[in-house]
Amino acid sequence: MDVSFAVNRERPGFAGGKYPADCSSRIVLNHITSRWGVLVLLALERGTLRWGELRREVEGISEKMLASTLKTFEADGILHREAQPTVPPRVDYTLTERGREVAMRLMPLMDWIADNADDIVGER
Amino acid sequence: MDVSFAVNRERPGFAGGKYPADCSSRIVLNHITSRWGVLVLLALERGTLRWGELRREVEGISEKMLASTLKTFEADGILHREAQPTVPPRVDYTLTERGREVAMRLMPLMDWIADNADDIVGER
DNA sequence: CAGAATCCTGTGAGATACTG
DNA sequence: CAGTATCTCACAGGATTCTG
Repeated sequence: MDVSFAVNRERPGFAGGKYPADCSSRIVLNHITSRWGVLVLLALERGTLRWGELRREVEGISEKMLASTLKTFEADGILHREAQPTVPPRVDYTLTERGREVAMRLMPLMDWIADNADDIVGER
Repeated sequence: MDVSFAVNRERPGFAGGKYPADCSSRIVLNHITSRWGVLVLLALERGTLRWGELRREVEGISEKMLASTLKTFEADGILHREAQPTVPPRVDYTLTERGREVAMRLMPLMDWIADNADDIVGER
């Protein structure tokens, strides 16, 4: 595990360590860290998925929240929605380049959580 | 092995790409991505802070939510609380090693958000 | 199949006041 | 200074029904 780069690093992001209440960063952060945001992102990171596949993949999500999460990410340019005009309809969701950038930065965190969650919760 | 659904499941995290609804990973994920979790973690990543400093640093957080967020992280072993028995009281909050591991994995994401948030929100 | 429209609820979260 | 203790409520989120 590489620790070297994080120590005493001058952080330019977030205006040098401040977190203004009404900045666009907070908005985007809230989109990504919304209840289902991370899970949807991670599911799509492995490739295109249809609506129904997403519902099954992101266990527990309601249709309403799936729709809402997908819409937010589409508006943010994080994922691309492609509807085929067939009957029955088929809709594919794919991460955009921007979405892949986010997902990529999410994965080290998710892997760490997967590795440590049992310890953390179990301790209690 | 089930070939039909085993497309390219090689991600080790999250038990091979599934996200069980009631797993400890979800719990820890929710703690970290709670409304104020990321911001508190990031504030403490630069070093120990006192209660009052945290309140000012994490702009907009209420006392109730600060207390609640800190308690959750302390119970998770993500931060350490040290109270001096002085008058007036002084309490320091510091990330544990575990907390530093989380914060470290959060920073690439936060830096990306800081760099791209204006584009994302502005587009709309 | 992929949603939209409704209705409803729990609780995350804010405001205020108080205290060791 | 560093917190509790209440009160309150908006809204995120769920359940159900309907449809092109």
